[in-house]
Amino acid sequence: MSKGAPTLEDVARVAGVSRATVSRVVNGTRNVDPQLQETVRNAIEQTGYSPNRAARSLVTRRTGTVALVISGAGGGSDVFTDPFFGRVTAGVVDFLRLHGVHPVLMLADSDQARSEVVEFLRQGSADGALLVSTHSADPLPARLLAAGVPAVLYARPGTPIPLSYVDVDHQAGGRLAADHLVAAGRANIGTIAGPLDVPASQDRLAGFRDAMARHGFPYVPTAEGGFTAESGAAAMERLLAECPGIDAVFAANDLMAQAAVFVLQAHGKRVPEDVAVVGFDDSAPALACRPQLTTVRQPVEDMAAAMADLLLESLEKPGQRPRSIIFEPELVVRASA
Amino acid sequence: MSKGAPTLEDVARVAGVSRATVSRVVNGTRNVDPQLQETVRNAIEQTGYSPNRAARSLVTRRTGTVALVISGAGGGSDVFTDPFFGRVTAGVVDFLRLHGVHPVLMLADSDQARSEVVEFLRQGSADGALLVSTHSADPLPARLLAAGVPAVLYARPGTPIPLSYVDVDHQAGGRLAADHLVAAGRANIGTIAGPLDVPASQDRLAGFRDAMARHGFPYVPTAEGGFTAESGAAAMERLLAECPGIDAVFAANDLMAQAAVFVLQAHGKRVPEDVAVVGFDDSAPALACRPQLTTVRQPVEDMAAAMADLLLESLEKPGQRPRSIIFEPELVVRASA
DNA sequence: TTGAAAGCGCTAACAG
DNA sequence: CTGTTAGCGCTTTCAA
Repeated sequence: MSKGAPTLEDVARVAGVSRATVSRVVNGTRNVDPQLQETVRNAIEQTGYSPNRAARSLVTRRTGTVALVISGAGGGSDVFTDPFFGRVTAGVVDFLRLHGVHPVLMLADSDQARSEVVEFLRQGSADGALLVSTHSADPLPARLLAAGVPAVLYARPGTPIPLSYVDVDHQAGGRLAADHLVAAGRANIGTIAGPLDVPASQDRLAGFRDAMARHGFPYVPTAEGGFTAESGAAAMERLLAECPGIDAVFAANDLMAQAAVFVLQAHGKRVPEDVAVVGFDDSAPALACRPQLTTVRQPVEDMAAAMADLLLESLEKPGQRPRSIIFEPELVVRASA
Repeated sequence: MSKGAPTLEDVARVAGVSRATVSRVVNGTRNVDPQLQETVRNAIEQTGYSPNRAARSLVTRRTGTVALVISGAGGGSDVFTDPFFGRVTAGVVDFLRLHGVHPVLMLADSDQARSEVVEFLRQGSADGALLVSTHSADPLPARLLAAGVPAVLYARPGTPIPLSYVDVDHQAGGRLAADHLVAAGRANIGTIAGPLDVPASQDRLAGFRDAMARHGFPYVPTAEGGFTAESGAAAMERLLAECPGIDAVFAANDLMAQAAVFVLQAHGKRVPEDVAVVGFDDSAPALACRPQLTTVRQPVEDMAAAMADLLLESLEKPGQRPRSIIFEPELVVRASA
């Protein structure tokens, strides 16, 4: 131990073979005499050998890690307590571990941070990037593309760019919510939208409004939120001010829906009796809320896994044309609507 | 680009100097003629050079990454949606980025996964490990120690081991809760403990009971939970069954406290009028709960940062003796008690 | 099937 | 202050 970790050389010496042979058995290459394999394996055991990753990476040009970057967040690091990002992380980690790949967590919430991410990838510290953007104007995807870094996005980028991504059909999700509320006989329906500079928010709103229009409601009272509890509460207050007789609201995520429920209750309204509330995501707050939230489920973990899969594939065979995978949302009916 | 990324050699050629000189300016070493520095910098700019991390690591024996491992969790990957782990992650990421170090996320929820973590570190894929264990019997700390991997723990390990760790004074936290409840005139006080195979749970409970005893309450109705909302709800039901007249409960984390509030309300009890509830952690659910939770705050982000700091220090100067840093908890009074 | 040898790109003595 | 020169530990032709 005092002389440093054992190397291929050490193992080779003990086994009485060449470095090349040891390397072959370590990497499971065929064409090695079974008997020698045995000898080598013993030598490995005996020396406690473990291949040096840096040395291997230097020649293979692969690190076995990918960057998982949360980009564009002005929110700093409380993104990690956002249930949505937690689910993305869970999905990514779960999938990658099956392939012996590990995610390096990075926050790209400033221009400098973005440059660091690009540098990190250019240095070959990771083989590719998994990108979750929170703003449509996020410049990172383009920079990654320009740097020739393999990257896959969670959600359609603000401006078209030849990069693969996974997404959910947000418009369909909005429609699901509208249909449910109208079918329940609600007639005074408003919505708390997500930040409108995010494509997902725009789409959820568009889908919701379209469906409402088809149901005979040309105008839908709307308040914009920022996907946080605070912004959701404020939006609910505004909605209530504009439309005191409101009897249903569709919020663009569960956090805002939960906040809306609190505000409504504080105003003496019962949920769902007086006002029905539908959320979006189906993450932890939907269940923690009282009443539990009826919500549009987004299969975040599956989507995150698909995103990771896409990246691994593009690492396997580079030069493929970008692909997109769109998931279907699903209405989960609980007590709030 | 088609010929691979530019190397030190390329830059040296363009600048008309030796590789060594380029290396020196890249690494900010002193003793380089300012004029030459300029020339080299231009050459770097011109070639778009970016140092190859694998090559560098091979010689420096440093990767600039550390493993952030969540260990012992039987819970699989939903740990990522646990607000507690989110805060740990946030604290770690925030601190490490200041030092140009990045965390690799790993889950060590099975024996195989633990072996993979050890292998990962032994291969030099990361310079050290930041370990958050969920069980006191977690064998990972010992294995890491045996493998000679620099590691720092979040929370005191189940069995003493010469490894640094950060922790909060759980007993003091328990005392804070007891004192507050008693001072508020509550007389029928119970507690929902965390899983008792976790030192933190034991300590919170011990501190709580001690203080209660000092206040003249030798027996405290106790129900064990598992730090999850479900287990908290079940524990509350048991407590209610054993002690229908209960007028206060201290839960070992906010998730369980929130669940307790729901159960109490479902039983027609008002919080805090009929039953006061105190949580532990002061994480998101404390604020999302109605009424908002009075809780014992654990400065998780600061603790996580301190843990990362400890690791970086031990990487800087190896062979130091292990250290521990204990934080003081703080009572945050809100509406629930 | 196995071994010899040539690097991968970089840092760090060691000279000069 | 700068260049030369050894490797770091591994994979991978290329011969044998």
